[in-house]
Amino acid sequence: MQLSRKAEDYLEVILNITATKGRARIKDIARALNVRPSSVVEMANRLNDMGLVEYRKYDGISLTEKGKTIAKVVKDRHETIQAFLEILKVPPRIADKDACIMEHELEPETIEQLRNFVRFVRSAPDYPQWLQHFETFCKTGVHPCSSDSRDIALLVKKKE
Amino acid sequence: MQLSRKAEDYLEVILNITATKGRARIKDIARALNVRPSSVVEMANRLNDMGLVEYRKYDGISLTEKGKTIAKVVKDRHETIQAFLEILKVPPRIADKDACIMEHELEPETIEQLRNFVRFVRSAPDYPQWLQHFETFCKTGVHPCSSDSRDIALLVKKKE
DNA sequence: AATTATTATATGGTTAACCTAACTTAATTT
DNA sequence: AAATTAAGTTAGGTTAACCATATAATAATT
Repeated sequence: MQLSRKAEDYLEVILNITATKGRARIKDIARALNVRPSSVVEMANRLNDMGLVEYRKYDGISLTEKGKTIAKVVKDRHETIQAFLEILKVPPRIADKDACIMEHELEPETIEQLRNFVRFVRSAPDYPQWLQHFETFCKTGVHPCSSDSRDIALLVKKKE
Repeated sequence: MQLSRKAEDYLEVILNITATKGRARIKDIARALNVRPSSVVEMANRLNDMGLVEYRKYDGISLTEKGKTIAKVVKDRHETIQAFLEILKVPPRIADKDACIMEHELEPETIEQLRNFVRFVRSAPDYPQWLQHFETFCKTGVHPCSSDSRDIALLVKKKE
């Protein structure tokens, strides 16, 4: 059965918190997800019943192996998407926020292509020229390889 | 106030249906969104109260100006995302499906960059070489510009 | 025009998420 | 150790979406 995006959000946050502390406390999860503690408790019980976390009253939450596996998949998707958006010059804050939205329901094929893209750019020997061109295009609206661009270059030359 | 993703889905579907027929019928909307007619009626009432559609009992639904404006924005985002994913070689079916997911909550900056990217690729005079390289990379896992790739090329040459 | 079939609506019920407010347990301070 | 503060829990309530089923209106067929 498919997990809801909210359930995935909780798992991911718990993974992040338990990476530093031993167990995730209700309050920390609540703050991270911008919900009230009572909502966290409710979800904690649900995830516990699903065997994804171990939740002990008054003693916080930890991931089971099953839960950790899922959380890592979600986190990995998040990182892929974020890296991807940053390559496209989306500001990091926004890339992070939007990765939270996209990390849940996209098809594996799509995620795979984003991952390919990130790897492709990273494996280039230098900062790719086409990305420089993309930046120019974002700023000026003109593709450096277009005839428009060459016309402009000619114009500038003439003036000199 | 922000519309829910579901409300946006309904508006977009109604826009698509009314593009061909005069008014959108309950049954058609239900089929398009994979829900029961009673669910459509419920949302129809809600959207009507918000002033986004004109819903007349037993006579289908049409968009108000306000609703049409929103629907067009969503549809435009959808098309941008779909075009974008297809550039990255995500199969059209899947690109369409995932565009439905992404079209709702992404930040304007992100959408804008996707749009820039699509325009960038489209305004290139020829099919961009870097995209050819990306395709190669997807198939082989090797970046054509990498030293690895040159090594391989050398090896092949030697064998001849 | 009457019957049948299709489409639409109303009603009542479910579920996932959330909330507030009251209460309980645990931790900290005096 | 008692009192105070902080954190966690429970209970009860809300909302957006959905559904099934029963009924009503419209359309199509005979």
